[in-house]
Amino acid sequence: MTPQEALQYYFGLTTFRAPQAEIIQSILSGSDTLALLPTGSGKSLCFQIPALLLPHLTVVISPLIALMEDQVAHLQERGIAATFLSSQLSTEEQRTRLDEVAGGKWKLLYCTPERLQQKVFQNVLASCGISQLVVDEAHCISEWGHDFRPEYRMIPEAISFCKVRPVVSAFTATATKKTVADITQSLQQVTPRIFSLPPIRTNIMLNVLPCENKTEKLLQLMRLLQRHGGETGIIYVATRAATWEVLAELQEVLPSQAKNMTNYHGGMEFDERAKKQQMYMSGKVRLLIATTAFGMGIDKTNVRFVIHYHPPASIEQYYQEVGRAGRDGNPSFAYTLLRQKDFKVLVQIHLANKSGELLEHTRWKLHQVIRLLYGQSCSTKKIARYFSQPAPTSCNTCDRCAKKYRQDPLLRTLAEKRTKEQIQKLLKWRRETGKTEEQYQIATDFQLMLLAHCQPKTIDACCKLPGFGKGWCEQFWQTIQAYMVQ
DNA sequence: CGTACCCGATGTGTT
Repeated sequence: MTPQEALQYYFGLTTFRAPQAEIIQSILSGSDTLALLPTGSGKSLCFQIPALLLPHLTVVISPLIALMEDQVAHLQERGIAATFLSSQLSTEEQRTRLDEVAGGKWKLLYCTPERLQQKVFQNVLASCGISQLVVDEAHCISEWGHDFRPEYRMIPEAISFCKVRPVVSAFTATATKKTVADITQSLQQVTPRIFSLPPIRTNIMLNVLPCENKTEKLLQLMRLLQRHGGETGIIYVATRAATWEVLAELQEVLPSQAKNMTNYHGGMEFDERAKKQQMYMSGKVRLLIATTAFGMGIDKTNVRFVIHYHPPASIEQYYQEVGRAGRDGNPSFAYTLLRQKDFKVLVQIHLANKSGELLEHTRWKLHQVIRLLYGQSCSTKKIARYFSQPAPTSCNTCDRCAKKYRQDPLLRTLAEKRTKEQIQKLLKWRRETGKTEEQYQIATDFQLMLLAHCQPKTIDACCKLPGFGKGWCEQFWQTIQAYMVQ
């Protein structure tokens, strides 16, 4: 059977979308392959078709139990021999499935990186032979493997029993050059062939709305929800507690919408999470207030807006969450409600209890997103540059560039307010220091970065923050001084 | 102040 015939026979499709055919060819030829494709571009097909054509088993490493169940159910519907192993199954069921794997009943086996570390499991895999090892959502290696889920960085060791090195294919969406290097290195991929589609989405309008205080923030949120009344959206918040707080506030001020909204976070029971996700997918609930726990594997086409009630901790996180809107290609909106105080929580969550290189890198990522959100230059270009993509020739989809926003009363007020504030600050700066506009831009950029970390007034206050060593603060302080005194 | 899996100890309701 050829890839083309398998596509027709199992999936009822006639043609591949770019670059699916090339990726499948690369895997079948035995090359280590890396695919960087956005969700909804049919990335699963790229390893599922080779799985059907290769002689032995394909093992797919997946980060979430829910994701495995979902994918396996879809494959079984099409009559494909796929199954999974997870702690949700009874020990008897796990035993049965392992025996079936050893007996060659299945072509695809989904499991988690943790299970791959089990000796019993490794022995079964060694006995039946692996044709292909796939790491789905491979950005998890970089995102979680360094501290949260260390098993993600132990995959090559776990399959070292394979005499013939199997094809290792990794799949992910938005990733920086550094992330790609980290993934290929952790998987010990030998000169992998890399295929990618541009991550920039042209149907999502990016907005940043500065807020002075909590009251103003809730007011802005209400206005946004009224403007998007009846549409489907997600509100991302930083903590579990905030999902309850924002839900309660909204249900109080918008009682007519109360039954259309609910919250979601990782601390909820497995069944409750599944139930809430199902309610959202079916449209029974149109608004979800969630932590970062919500989103992976979600492919809902009609999400019209994503609101960041608290700012995200990295550009990757920002763009992945934003990208959950507008999958149907229709115009969609992203809003970030920005208050400097909110970064205090982010620092606490992401920088505390980290050290060394990991701390440095996490801090760097936080700085990048602060520069993106506060900066005055085009957001789309900044994001493209961050992902090492060619800058788009023109942008009409971010609030720094789009002219159509000037006709939008709500956004215009906010944009004018920001500009007015900027101009006033600039004038004051010039009056007091006699410096140029360019120096002002550089200085404010650094000041914003500093201020965003809990507004420390002095270097001593800065040093007291978790994750900020004295050496770093001093160096940082000198950098600012250098620009200011110049 | 977030993100997940897995396992084994403890508890609950059934026959």
